[in-house]
Amino acid sequence: MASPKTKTRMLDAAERLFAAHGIAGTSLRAVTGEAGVNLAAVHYHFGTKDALLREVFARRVGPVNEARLARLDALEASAGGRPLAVEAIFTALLAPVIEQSRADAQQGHDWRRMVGRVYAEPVEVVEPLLRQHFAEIERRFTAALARALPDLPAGEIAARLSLVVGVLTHVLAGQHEIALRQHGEVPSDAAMIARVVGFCAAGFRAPVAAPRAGARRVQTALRRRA
Amino acid sequence: MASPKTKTRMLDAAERLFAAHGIAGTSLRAVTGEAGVNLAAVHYHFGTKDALLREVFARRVGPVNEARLARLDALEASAGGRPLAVEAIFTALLAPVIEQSRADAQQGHDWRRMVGRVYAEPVEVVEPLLRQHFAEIERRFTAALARALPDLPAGEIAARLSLVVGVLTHVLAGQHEIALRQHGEVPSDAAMIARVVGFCAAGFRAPVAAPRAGARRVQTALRRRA
DNA sequence: GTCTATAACGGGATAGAC
DNA sequence: GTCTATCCCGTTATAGAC
Repeated sequence: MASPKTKTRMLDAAERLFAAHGIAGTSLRAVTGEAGVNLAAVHYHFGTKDALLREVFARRVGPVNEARLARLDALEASAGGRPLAVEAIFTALLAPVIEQSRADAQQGHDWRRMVGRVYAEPVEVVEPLLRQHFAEIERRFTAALARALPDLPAGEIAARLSLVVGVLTHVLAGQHEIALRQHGEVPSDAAMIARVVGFCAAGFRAPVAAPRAGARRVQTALRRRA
Repeated sequence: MASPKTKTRMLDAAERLFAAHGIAGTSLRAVTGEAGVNLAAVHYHFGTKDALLREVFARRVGPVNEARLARLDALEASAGGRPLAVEAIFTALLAPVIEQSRADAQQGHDWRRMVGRVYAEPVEVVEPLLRQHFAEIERRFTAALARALPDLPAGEIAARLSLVVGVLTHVLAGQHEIALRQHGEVPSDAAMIARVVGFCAAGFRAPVAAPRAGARRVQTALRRRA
């Protein structure tokens, strides 16, 4: 256990380097160098760089998504068919990833930025990963939110959930913590979860916005200028 | 004007390729190839790849940020010292970038994803860009929000503004539109701005959240398991 | 200001010994 | 399962002709 297996060491190294320098910015030589293994080992264990990325991603996201669904299951079971509170739904969505990533980070496995960064990769890289891991999550949480907010149109729920994903990837990418540290704050897990949940729940409860009348004029003016 | 200058063509090509494949994933060969110019031209006009990125970024973000500040100036001038509405502040922050990027996108210049992607680049690349372009924006809009929401602690304003940045970069990166299109929706500029502004304003008005009592137990259990 | 040619190096991937 | 050695190509950057 003091010296993990070759494959694990490569996953750890790739996770760290992907987070720090991006996927394209990380060479397999850097991965094997950091893991202290030979360059050829990565091809033996994973085949290609892309397959390595898929394993790095699935190792962390898989368990987190199981925890999310288990938490939502438990909430719905104890609610006995009644709609859930929006805050409870978002806590089930956000808390597992933040708690688990923080716990792993304390052991040197900082995979939050890796996950956050994957969302910024080219679509051909991201889409297979997201389709595989998040289809069920999106389906279940959209349904729960629809029951919790019956007055919100289905399209609006999907649209706002996408904004929540934006908040979460930003937090995962570490940008939120950077901003906090610039103001001398280092929040606890619980405080950060509470803030993000409160922000997103309030955002979801906002009335459906109608475009302002003035917006069209501005847009037209811009089009003319360009 | 039918065939722009070499330098402009390279900026256009780099903008498109950075958006599609990321910074590290875009080679100077690809840029000059797409621009139809010689490989050496990029070094003549920009010197290094990093300088090219800085020019690509500044060309779009500079004017947008000027428009944001001008819009905030106009709001504050007409308010005569009284606090602004939160929605008006966020509209001044969000509308210029969405409107201007959409107008440019209709002419084939799709730089939204380029800007959104820059936020996911390694810190040593991003931080100089953000420091140069967003210090004034953050200062001015934080001050306006603090006057609009006098009961919100200063740290909370900074923290929530960082979440708004997360929403905006997600929208700019194009993820929000992808999610919408999966549900058959293609919103207008004005509708998207109204939705994002409404979401963020409601999130900002949320009561300051206190961590739930149960959160500590969960965190401790996770730490034990790991 | 734009070109060709090339330097100097790093990239992913693979073959085959051990 | 891990190693060495190597292939072949792409990378940024530069030198110097035009």
